[in-house]
Amino acid sequence: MDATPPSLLALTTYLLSRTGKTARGRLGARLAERELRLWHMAVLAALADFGPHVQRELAQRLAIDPSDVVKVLDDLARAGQVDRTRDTADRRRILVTLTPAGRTALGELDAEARAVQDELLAPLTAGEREQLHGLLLRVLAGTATAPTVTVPR
Amino acid sequence: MDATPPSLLALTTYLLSRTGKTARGRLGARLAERELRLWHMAVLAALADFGPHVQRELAQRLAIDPSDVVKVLDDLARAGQVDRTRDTADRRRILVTLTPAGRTALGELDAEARAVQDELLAPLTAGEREQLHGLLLRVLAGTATAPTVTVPR
DNA sequence: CCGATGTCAGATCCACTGAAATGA
DNA sequence: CTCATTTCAGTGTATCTGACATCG
Repeated sequence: MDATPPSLLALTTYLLSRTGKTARGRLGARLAERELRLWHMAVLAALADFGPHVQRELAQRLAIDPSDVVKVLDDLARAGQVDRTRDTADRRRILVTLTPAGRTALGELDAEARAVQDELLAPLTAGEREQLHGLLLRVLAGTATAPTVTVPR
Repeated sequence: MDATPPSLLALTTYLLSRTGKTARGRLGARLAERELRLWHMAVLAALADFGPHVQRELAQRLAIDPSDVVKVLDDLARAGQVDRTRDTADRRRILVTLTPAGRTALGELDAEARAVQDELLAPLTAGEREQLHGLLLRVLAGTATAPTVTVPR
């Protein structure tokens, strides 16, 4: 009585959407225990990988609205995981840098993410997980350039 | 400047979440042109695949809140895509059946979903798409039985 | 131009009502 | 037969989130 309709299971679109949702949900639940959300982790990751950013760059890189970056940074700054310092060259700009505490936190979040991943991908062998990862990477790479189907109105 | 942080791309969890979100978003945009949302399609699919349902069964099958089923059915009934008839044996229950118009509509929605799919999976060969589909199916099957990490409090 | 504040719409969730069935 | 309990559809609401719009 609780089986999913086969005509939905036949759609890869549906499977992506559905598994993505549970992935998001489970990781989100773990992060919530630390009073964080997914965007916090994304911002920390961007800073760790690419060094200090101006806020606008963060927004662009993560495809998130600039106004929402503000709130995320507010939280992270309050937790001492990022520093907001005026750029000495261009004093309009605010440089966001990762603190050591932030780097530590990111490491823990990453471990959480991997734990969720092991749980979620349990049905797959190691080789299959790599396969899946590679396929998804290519799909994601395609979305960047894909025609954005902007609907009129 | 708009490259995604590698430490996120290394997480299959992230890729799933991200690609799932765009899949959901694109299909949602198409359905919106028809004044429908994803749940409408899911309900139609359930009725097409399994025949008439009592509303409560629909809620259980689709893992959706019963009160939200009501709203979805209101829309579908107004569009003449489902019929609601009271069960003569148990007058509390309402049997929901798919109308021919509903079946036609579902076919069109399915075509939309496949169009989105072709667009999204464009980077992959036909064989790879099948691979991806199979892997996702198994992951999804695992989530049903997976330990629900219910957090205390 | 950039950062910040506030507002809006959509989705999910939860509590509640009234009708109808069930069982003591 | 009556009364309490349960189940169902439906309503309304609280909350949270992401997207936007406007201000400094």
